[in-house]
Amino acid sequence: MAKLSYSFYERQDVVKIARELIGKVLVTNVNETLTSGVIVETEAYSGNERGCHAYNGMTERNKVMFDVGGRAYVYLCYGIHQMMNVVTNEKGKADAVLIRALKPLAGIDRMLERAKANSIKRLTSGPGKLTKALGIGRELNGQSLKGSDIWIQDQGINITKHQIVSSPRIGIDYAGEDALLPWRFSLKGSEWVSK
DNA sequence: TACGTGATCACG
DNA sequence: GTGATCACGTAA
Repeated sequence: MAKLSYSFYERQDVVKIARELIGKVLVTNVNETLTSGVIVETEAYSGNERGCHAYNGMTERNKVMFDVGGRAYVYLCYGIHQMMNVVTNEKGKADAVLIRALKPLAGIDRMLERAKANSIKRLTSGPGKLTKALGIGRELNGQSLKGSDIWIQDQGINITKHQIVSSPRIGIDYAGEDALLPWRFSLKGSEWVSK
């Protein structure tokens, strides 16, 4: 299966990309171990709305979001959890898609080990948990998604629009009315989504 | 519902 | 330098 191309990520419509990422496979190859999962939940963030880290301009943390699409934006949240985002749009346009939940696919034993868990149920059902299971840390911040450490590939399964549910994004009450935007997408009926 | 946890950011 | 804040997760 081929890695998604830069032309996929460089498009302008981050909301559309967030929807299209449902059903794709996120793969990491860290410490010579391949782990992956099917993306079942995402959220779109755009530089010109209050929910986005880049709303107030470029900083040391968010500068990767301003780069060209097709890179990983990984940051630490609440001092504990690493969050994995996909940078989209052209250089200078700070858009990104947060990966919120996966259905475990390859390297499940290693994922359980990393998360110190003994069941795959809820192993990757949240943005902070899936990064732990896949070994994603801030050392991957800024990495190309066409490289050999982390990428997204198509599994050849077509997800139709009516299989996807949209709702407001989680945990961004500070964003005022932008918190109401229905920019969270998930696979309908999936047992692998967060909470 | 409460709080751990530490980098980050907007102030001086 | 400093202090408030935070795109979560878990326990209770």
